[in-house]
Amino acid sequence: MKNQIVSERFKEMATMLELKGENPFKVRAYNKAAQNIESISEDIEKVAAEDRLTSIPGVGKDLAEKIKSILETGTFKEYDELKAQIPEGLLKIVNIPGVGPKRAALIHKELGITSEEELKEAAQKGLLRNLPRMGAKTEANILRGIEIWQQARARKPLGITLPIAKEIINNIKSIGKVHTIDVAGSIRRRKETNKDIDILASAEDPENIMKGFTKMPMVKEVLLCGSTRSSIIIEQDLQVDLRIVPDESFGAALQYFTGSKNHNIHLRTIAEKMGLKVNEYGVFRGNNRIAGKTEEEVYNSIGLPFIAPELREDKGEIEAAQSNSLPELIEQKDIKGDLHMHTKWSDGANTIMEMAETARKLGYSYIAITDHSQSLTVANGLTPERLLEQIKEIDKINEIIEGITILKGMEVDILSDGSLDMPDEVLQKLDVVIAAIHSGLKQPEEQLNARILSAIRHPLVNIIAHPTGRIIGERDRYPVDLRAIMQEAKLRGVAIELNSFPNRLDINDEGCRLAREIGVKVAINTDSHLKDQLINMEFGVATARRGWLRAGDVINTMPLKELKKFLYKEGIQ
DNA sequence: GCCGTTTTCGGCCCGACTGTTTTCAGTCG
Repeated sequence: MKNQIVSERFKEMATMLELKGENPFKVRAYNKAAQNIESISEDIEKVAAEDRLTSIPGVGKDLAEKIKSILETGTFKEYDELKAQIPEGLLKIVNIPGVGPKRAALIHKELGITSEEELKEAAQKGLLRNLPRMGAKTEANILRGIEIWQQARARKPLGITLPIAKEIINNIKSIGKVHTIDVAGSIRRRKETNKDIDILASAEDPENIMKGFTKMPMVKEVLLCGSTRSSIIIEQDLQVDLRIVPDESFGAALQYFTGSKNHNIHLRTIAEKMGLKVNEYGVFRGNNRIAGKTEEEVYNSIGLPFIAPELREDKGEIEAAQSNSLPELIEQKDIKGDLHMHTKWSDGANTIMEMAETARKLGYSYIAITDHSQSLTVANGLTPERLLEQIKEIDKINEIIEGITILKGMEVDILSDGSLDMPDEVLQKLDVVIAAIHSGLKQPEEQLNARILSAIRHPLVNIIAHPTGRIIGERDRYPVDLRAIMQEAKLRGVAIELNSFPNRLDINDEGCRLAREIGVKVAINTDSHLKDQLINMEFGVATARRGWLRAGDVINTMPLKELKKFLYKEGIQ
């Protein structure tokens, strides 16, 4: 997959054009294309080979040619030309908070600075304050910007940011009378990683709330503090923005600050054609506010139904809203069980009983116990003999436990030759067989594909676990052909897992859209190793929603009876 | 550089905050 490489080139191109003071819309064109190329689930080389590059939104004739050039040579002419003119270090300093293209260019021109280190040194020596329209404060801000940038280079997973956001909202509520408060930004859209935390509120006494907000115990630094907007850095090195707006504008502001940027641009373009203006205070016809108190109002006022935040990426949701064909998205309450979890029998921390009781409290009617198989020695994987013992124990627990059914399962390894790490006659005694790759991750694409495909064709396999193997911020996905895997899985009555572990989310949102397109069923599982991780289902459901999935696309929304029909492959040859 | 229910040219979202300035440029989201 060279999607990332193409995307990087275009992003860098955009930055260089910005530094040259080029047409900002050209800059945006490159950035938008980069973003879309990064997020499509298909291999860009395949799209190029099939001459479908211009079907990617934001890619026209010109960029299509440039993509081909990147795929063949790793670069393209205009990129090389600009690259030759612009010092490498300049590209780095332009990303530092407080330094934009104008200042980067000025700093470079006047002081000859070409790197982050040189900039830091110059700021420490007080050389920046003498430049036009810059002073001691700007200089200090840039110095601070370098620090922030070094710390926060990595986006943080939703599994970290969402709980913090919830905690901060509770804190703010305790400061004074808050009318309405909600998280906005990429967290509200449930994007898998977030750069910062955006919170929006309306309140009795905004000044007081703002003051309290900047004085919370977790605050490490106050970046700015106004009556409508404040920004802080918290202990976890995350930036948190709080905005306070009037009640009558809350919906408009929530819509605006939830984004995404591309979704909002598209929305405003539609509004403009209707003679309306949309900003964070409302929807206006001339000076008349015609909507703004709720998000529903805002969408309705421009002729659209409410669009769920998870869909707001300008990837077809606005068109779907216009034609009244938005999907009825899956919700947490649709989930009837969790089909992937571990216990003390392998590398989990809790007993079968503890897992079952926690799941029952979550309102589930079934779970599957799916410990590892023997080849995964590091995880204390089960031999056939131990699995048979575990089966007996589950039978016993099922007899005494009430209100929940425990399905017998295993997360069985797909070995290097594509065979399963457990004899068929033992697997046959199980209700759920999950097949997964945990070894030989460095094998070439063809071999990995072949292993997974052969597991899918095994008549006893029900689910393929974490199909791409990526771990956010640690390990790239392995180069498997997700489309081919899904097509085969659909044919064989096998489900594809959406692993809800916050640093996995595998398949991801784009994978979900592909699954929906192909029509393969998805299993949203937590892969819990502790009973406390069962609540991670929230992240899987959120990702499924971002991937346009409905309850009917997901097997663990089925009642047990129906699920069993799926697991026993009734009607599949 | 893209794009089209104002279509092949001329648009492309818009306001807050800061720091510098004496009316606004730069950055950010």
